[in-house]
Amino acid sequence: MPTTALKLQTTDRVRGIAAALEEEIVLGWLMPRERLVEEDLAERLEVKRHVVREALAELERVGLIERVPNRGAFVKLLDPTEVRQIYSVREALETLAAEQIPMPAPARLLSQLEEIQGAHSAAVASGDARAAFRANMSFHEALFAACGNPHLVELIQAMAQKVHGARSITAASAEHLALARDEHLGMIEAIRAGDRPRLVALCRQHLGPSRDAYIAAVEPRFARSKSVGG
Amino acid sequence: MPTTALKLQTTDRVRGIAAALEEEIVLGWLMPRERLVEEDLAERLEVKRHVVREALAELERVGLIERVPNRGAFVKLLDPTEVRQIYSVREALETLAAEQIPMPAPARLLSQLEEIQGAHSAAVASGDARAAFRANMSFHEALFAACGNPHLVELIQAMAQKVHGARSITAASAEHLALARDEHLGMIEAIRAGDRPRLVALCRQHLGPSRDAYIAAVEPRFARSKSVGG
DNA sequence: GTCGCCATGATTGTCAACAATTCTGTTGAA
DNA sequence: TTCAACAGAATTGTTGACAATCATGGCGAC
Repeated sequence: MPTTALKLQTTDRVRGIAAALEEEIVLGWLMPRERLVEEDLAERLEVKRHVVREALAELERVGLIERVPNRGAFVKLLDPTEVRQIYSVREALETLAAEQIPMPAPARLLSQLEEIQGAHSAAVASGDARAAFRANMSFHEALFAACGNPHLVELIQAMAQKVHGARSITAASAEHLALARDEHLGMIEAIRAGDRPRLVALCRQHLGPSRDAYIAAVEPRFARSKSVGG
Repeated sequence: MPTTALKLQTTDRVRGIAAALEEEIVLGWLMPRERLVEEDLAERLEVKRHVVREALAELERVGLIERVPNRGAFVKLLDPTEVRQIYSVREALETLAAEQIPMPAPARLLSQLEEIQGAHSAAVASGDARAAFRANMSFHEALFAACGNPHLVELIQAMAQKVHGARSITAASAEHLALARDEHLGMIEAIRAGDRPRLVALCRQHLGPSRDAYIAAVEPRFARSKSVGG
């Protein structure tokens, strides 16, 4: 039996590797267009190549990377049009979910959100981007799970995942993290006050910054490449 | 070089196998709870086991089958609660898409839908369940693609896929197929007339029958198993 | 007669070697 | 100098064998 990690089931290991790669993409360690070489990843993540292979297949299905036959996998570079479309769908889905959250909300939900947000705020304060990312994910999952429809939640998460590749810009930015924290706190307050319109408005607002930051950063590059002929 | 089929890229082959299995599930050849043995499938579909493995992973992701480690894959049996939740999300998504279809619709769209519906009607008339299923898929894809947001379309298709396992009841029923045909024709008419409310209403209506048929067929079984203790 | 334990078989999970493909750098000629 | 062809390296795709795991059925103990 290994000392540090106990043996996981294969499916879980694949999920774990996929999640690890996803984090590296979100945090900007793996940049768009960067090539993902199976054997290198296998060595770095201390796992066999075929496990990496499966993880890459999963990330491809999710839409975070692209794979071309016999040429390998690349972190997908999202073009602004795509990002806009995805965010438009996210807005619809998250609004839909927010409108179904029971009001007044059960005390259980509030305390759960507060606990998660405590972790998030701490991560933001200490500048731990990875911890902030994870806490952020937990927050949204817990929030939307309250809508009562797990399949809707799944969709929301899937769409969020799709633009993870576009989040490296904001994921490590102190200002954006602080803004996200404040908006989370606002959502908790809105739920506590039973103010659904405010909650919905906050959810919608919450999506804007990372979308706009990415588009602002990438749009000119795309506009140029399009006119030049890429 | 093989005589019948030329060599495909691996990714396409996986997709093909997954699609084939999906059809078999929809058409009721593979029943819920039925076990899917990798080696058997590999032999039957004339591919190597590891291709089947990837296809199963894809179907698991989509939600059509379940896999438990070291025990294999099973066709997922959807419980009525789940089906209701999925259909509720489908209704929201398809309504959203239908509301974004440009009106008046381009002539291109109408002729495309009419062509597809021609194939669908023919399949219904001749009782070819498989062809009807395929034409039905095409129809909805073409219809919702007109909303202009490919990511929304993808979501709609994903949710439709999730309940494919619940469709074997209606997929081969002459009455249901005829009803679907008539509703499709109604949608085309609504689009031609530029009558958006009618189109939206028809889309919503269109979801009902297969959901209700499945729930009616399965609900008592679940109610019993729940009270007995499953 | 029933319960629990172990041997056996069926199936999934893991692996490393091999084959096929694409990329890179070099050479030689126009 | 530029271009094309070629050889070699790097990387992905494929395969069959092997190991680990779980269900099944028989055997003995109580």
